[in-house]
Amino acid sequence: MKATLDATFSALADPTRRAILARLAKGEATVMELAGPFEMTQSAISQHLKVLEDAALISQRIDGAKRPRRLAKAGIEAMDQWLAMLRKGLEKNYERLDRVLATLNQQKEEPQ
Amino acid sequence: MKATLDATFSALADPTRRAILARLAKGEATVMELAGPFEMTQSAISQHLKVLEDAALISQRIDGAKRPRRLAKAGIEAMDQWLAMLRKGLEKNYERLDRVLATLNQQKEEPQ
DNA sequence: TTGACATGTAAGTAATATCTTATATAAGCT
DNA sequence: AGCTTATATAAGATATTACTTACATGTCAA
Repeated sequence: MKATLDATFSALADPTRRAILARLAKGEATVMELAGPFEMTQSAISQHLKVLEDAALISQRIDGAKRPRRLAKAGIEAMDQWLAMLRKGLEKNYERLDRVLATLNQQKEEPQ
Repeated sequence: MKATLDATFSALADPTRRAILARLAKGEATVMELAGPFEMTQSAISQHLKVLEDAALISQRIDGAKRPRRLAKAGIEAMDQWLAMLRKGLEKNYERLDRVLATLNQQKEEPQ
């Protein structure tokens, strides 16, 4: 139940799983529908879906024998929150770089 | 040189590497400074840094014998761009859900 | 120049991830 | 009930990852 950042990021590290999510971004889909575009077995897709669910990136509902999947908020939000910290660090570092460049330019404009 | 989404997301899947990035969000740091908080060897940290650099999440500059690392924009931007697609899908799905709920409520208000 | 620091790389190992095939379960159809 | 569809799960093969130790390289300072 407790999806970790480890689980969430490593779920996204696989191209098959990202393709599945891209498909689900267009709307919910069953396992067979999700498996369609791939050359691997339904078993493999089911295993990928388990990884995505453990990462809180998708959820399922029950519709007879079908288990349509859809995107889930929790995983995406957890990542976004963590990434916000990185973006902030990036900006801060670029501000510092800007100050350094400003200083260098000033030195150029006042040669010797 | 071409950092892939695979590389970027799987770089973030490791808690040591996320801790390194969190440290770098505060400003650049050398390998030894980055290794400090961890119980693993400097060798392991160097290997983690290589993974982060291949993922375009950090870059280095040369300062004598030191190679201070800092956050890099490319990797973060690549992820953000991909995640934007997911977020959009999520919103769309929630709008649909809202419509469904609205319909259900209407049915409740007009029973039988 | 010699030794201590800062870092990178190679080789090996143990754990984990991603598949496959085979099988189980449950729902839906006739 | 029996067959088909939709899905999950177990077991096993193989590839990849995250470490370790050992060593190589380059820089600095006495």
